[in-house]
Amino acid sequence: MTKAQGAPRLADVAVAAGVSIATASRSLRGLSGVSPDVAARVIATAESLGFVANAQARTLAGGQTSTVGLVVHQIDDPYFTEIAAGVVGAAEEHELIVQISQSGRDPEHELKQIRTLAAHRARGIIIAGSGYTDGRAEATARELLTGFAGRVVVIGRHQLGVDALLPDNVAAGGLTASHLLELGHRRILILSGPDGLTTVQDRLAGALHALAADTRVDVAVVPTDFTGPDAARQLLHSLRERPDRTAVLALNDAMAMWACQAMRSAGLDVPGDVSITGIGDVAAASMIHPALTTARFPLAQLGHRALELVLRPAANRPRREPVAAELLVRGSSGPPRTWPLPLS
Amino acid sequence: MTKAQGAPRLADVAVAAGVSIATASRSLRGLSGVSPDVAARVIATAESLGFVANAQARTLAGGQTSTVGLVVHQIDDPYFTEIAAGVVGAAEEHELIVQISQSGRDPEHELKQIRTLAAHRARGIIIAGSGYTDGRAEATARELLTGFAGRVVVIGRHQLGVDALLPDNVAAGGLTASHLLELGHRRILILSGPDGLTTVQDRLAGALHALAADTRVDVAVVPTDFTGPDAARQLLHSLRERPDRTAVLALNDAMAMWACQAMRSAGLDVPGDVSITGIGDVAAASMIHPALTTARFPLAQLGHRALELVLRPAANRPRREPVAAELLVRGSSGPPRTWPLPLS
DNA sequence: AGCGCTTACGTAAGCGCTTACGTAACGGTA
DNA sequence: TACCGTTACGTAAGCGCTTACGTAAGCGCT
Repeated sequence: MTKAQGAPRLADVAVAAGVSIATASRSLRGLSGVSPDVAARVIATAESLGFVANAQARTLAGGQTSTVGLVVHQIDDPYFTEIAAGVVGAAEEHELIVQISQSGRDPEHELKQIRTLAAHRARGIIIAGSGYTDGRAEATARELLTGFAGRVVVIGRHQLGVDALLPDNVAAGGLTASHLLELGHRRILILSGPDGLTTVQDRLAGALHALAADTRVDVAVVPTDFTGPDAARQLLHSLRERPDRTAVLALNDAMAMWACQAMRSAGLDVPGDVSITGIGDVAAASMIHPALTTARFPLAQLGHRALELVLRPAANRPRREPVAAELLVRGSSGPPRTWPLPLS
Repeated sequence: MTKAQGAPRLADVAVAAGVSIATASRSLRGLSGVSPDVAARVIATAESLGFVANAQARTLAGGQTSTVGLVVHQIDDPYFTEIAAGVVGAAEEHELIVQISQSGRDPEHELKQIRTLAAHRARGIIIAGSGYTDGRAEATARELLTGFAGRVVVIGRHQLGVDALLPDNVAAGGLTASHLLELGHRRILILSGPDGLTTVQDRLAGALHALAADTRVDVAVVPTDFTGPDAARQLLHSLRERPDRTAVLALNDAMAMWACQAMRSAGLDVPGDVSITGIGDVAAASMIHPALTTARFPLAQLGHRALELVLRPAANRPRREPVAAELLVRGSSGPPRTWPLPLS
């Protein structure tokens, strides 16, 4: 034993197999230039010693990293969970391992996460959260990323000058809005989010634009923090002030689902008393009752594509791949009620 | 410029600040033995150069790794998502980054993931999936882990001889079973899972033991792959053969929720026609309608505790921290129906 | 002034790998 | 046989950090 304890090193394997560490390295990685029997011997020795190559050293010495970073706003938000599942699944196919971090929708915090990921010299970084309308944070991030050797892919509208998967948030907002319009709704409440997020901005713009098609439409935009609990709170509060609303257009599924739940607790029927729509189509959206009408994005596939994109060499110009939204009409939306809201 | 391109290195910072790399290193890490003004100068230079320390090199040189590995069965399973959220959240507090990988409930695959995590010299590894009853895989894993320098924590009953958080799965199964019994159900269908998983074994044992309290009870155990879609399929199929069932005890929430959904699609009422219970209390469980009666485990907190545990130095003997289950009676369970199942 | 102690640095030896380069042995060709 | 191209290795120079150790300067004390 060269070393009393600690994991066996390549040198230990080399000594045990009676070869140089160069030959050992080549054998273990299946490179040419080693006779088959020597290679086999080295591999057998390594196995018997329980040797596991130190990925850090390997990377430092010149190899590529085998990790990719993923930045999401919040992993327990099903929207990101499903994207993450797609990323991790695809990563597995490439023997890569995914490092996940949360930005908490805070540009500063996101910067810190990106910096950490960069410090780990990830092969690539996937930023799945929404972009920020605040140009300053994006500029800093952009600068940070230029010094980053790996590839970067964003999902959503960012100002980072990198490859992007662009969910058509404008269309998604438009689709649900038009749907409510067609059902006959005219007094609509929109559960929005922080206007610092491009996702919010785009979905809202799409919805408002679609609603502008009818001059009789009366829209109330209620800002929230983009999470379900806050949305439910805001909704109840807002409905008391404006009980004439017949439909709630939530800019994401989490808010829509909590809204359904809140309506039920308040003794209201969905869609009898109020129609509710979401955006995203997370898995749970079809499990609740009534099933949620929503504008679907193929979330897992989005993650999958992002990973593939991050592995592809950079193009001359940043790639921009649009991702279409698809309206799924389910149980949570129906014609507007003709009676006053029976709110206590 | 020492180097035409590539990220600036510590040496670059040192030169630019006019100090040795030792001083630079000490300054950047806030160690003592550096005069305040020199330290400040180094930090400023580093910032202006956009220097981000190479985590790989840092680790290799002697520092600790700043990553912990997390192995789950499937990240888009909300049970694991919530645990993962807990882990990631806690990790953030310690400036750690989490590497996630999926085992897909396959012992072999899990071994591979553990090996990879070990190769990355993670500070610690958290294994959140269920243990396997197959002793062979556990033995291999055990061996693998002994050669691992970091700490290991498992959530669930494993044979790995490491610190463990032990959700009381037996009690969880018992709680839901007793609940159904108290409601008056006697003909119960259990949606089980692969019996290779200790979690399944324990929950099932708990349920059966509780049900054995009443001799009139007639139990049908239906094996599934422990996922919702399969459970829904098996349930419908099974109900046709045994339409006398009045309650469905699912060994996890995902199956329970899909079961609710399946019942509704089949035109059945929950809990009017059939009562359904789950185990876990994932977030969505309270969002569906009727809200799911389930045995709760504090999932996010579980993840949080696991992370804290992995950071604590090893004890002489493996720690075993029990985690209690708590029955949450909600809308999905009620008294048994008195009419025949109106199944087409 | 001389002693020892502390403080603030610099020097250099690794950490465990990869890989460019060097070299010896071998086979085939002229 | 002399020469050259392969093949199969070994040697050693890093990769970008951390840190043990060495050293010079500054301080208070006798």
